[in-house]
Amino acid sequence: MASTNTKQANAVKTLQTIQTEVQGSNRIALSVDCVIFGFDENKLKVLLIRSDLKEYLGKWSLLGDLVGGNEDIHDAAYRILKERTGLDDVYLEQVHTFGTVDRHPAGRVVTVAYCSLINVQHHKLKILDNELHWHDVKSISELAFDHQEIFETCYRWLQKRIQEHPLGFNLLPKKFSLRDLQNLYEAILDTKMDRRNFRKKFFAMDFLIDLDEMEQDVPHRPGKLYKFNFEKYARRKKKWVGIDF
Amino acid sequence: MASTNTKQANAVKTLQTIQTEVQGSNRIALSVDCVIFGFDENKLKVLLIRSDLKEYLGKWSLLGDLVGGNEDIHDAAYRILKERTGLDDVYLEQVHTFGTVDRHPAGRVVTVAYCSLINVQHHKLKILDNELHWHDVKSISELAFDHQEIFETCYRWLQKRIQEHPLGFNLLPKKFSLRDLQNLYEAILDTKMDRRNFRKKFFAMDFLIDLDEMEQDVPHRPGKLYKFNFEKYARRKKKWVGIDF
DNA sequence: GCAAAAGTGTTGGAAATACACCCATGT
DNA sequence: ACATGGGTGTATTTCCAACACTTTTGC
Repeated sequence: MASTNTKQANAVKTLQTIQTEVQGSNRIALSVDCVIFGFDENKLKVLLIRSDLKEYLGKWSLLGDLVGGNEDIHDAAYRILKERTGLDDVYLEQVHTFGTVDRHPAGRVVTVAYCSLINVQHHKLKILDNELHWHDVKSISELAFDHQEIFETCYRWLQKRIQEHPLGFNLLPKKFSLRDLQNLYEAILDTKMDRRNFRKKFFAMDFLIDLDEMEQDVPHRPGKLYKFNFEKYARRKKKWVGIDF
Repeated sequence: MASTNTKQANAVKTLQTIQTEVQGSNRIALSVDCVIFGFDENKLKVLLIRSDLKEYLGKWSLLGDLVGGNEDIHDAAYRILKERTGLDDVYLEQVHTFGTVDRHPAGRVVTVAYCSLINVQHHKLKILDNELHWHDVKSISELAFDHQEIFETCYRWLQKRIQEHPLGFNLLPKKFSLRDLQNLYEAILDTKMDRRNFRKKFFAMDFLIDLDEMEQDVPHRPGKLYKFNFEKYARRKKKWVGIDF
């Protein structure tokens, strides 16, 4: 019953045939690469390490690792984040899989790109191997491997996604002013927005909880502080269609 | 220089270390599954085959196959389409990668889902192994493996995507009436739309070329036929932000 | 009192929606 | 002649963009 016609692929394969293939020689190394965004000093940042491969000596690269044979790819992304940064409980979402044959000098490696948003104030980096640190997204160029392409794909993804879902709050501290929020959107989208219209839009969305607190130590009139109502968003999320910027 | 601390993963790995890993034992079978949409008799269809695995006997499944060790994943998706349907030169886009550990009974297989849109009139199926044929999307349930989840993800992706980009034309014959186009959108989005407003929207987009031809053999006033200006769309695509339905 | 940013409403234009009538064809 | 869907225009509403002044604080 096993197929002798390769044109028909697994349509006529038995479980046994497939098991042979799955356990056979055409297996592929699979990795996860994380594009980790942070927001600090009103700039959008991305977390990079130095590549120590000869081919890419001195170049910066994303945080990645091979996926274990018995490891969910989503778990692998969490693991990488945890191992490399000490961070836990962060926003993480799959973006795209990159599968060209010669993208890695060590051999065939297909990689799944994940995008992560973390809050730089609440999550100080605990591990600093390979010069792990934050880079301004505006200055990113010539990353190792195909990481430039992966980064750009994830950045565009973020720009689009943040206009449809309120992801941005994952990048802010728990308490923030509307000015902080606007600065974040302006940094990510690389635009300027009208302050009054921006406020209207977010108040209308009704996901902000007024904390009845004020900014401290600002050299001007202090703004009110808010937090994001994650619960309310989660409840509405099912039927969410977009922010409509 | 090779790390003895697994917590630090490839941050401190040399190329040699990585080569060992990449060629080593933790490689994974990688597959591509294609969710192939068609549009026929004013219904959105998806192309399925019978699974012949014992575990899923009688259930329907997506078209998929393992990715070759030396094969680009995108090429693999094209190959599967070509091998199974005889179809070539079709719209194809990656959607999501599914990587839970036990999603396949034959062992660990991570799969990359691709969505394809094909024109049922111009592309008659040339291969019909395993009862390959079109199923109404409304009647899809209990697919084999995790294919139900993959299908639903791709269907939602299509619904969203078609509201941002004019993908739909890939599902229509080269010549179509505005009624055909509206029927397509109504089928995909499962809604009814106002005929006049729908026309206005598409004429305003300015991607339709009036062919100065009419429908034939319709039992009512025949509509004009149009074709989609793929070239013009490709040129504008760079700065495309969405259809705005 | 001055600099700096917070906070607030209104208005005009554009876009989306709702809606009704005449027209061309086949039967 | 009539049934069926094609083709068109307008009034209304809704949403978005533009815009300026007063208030609060630190210095």
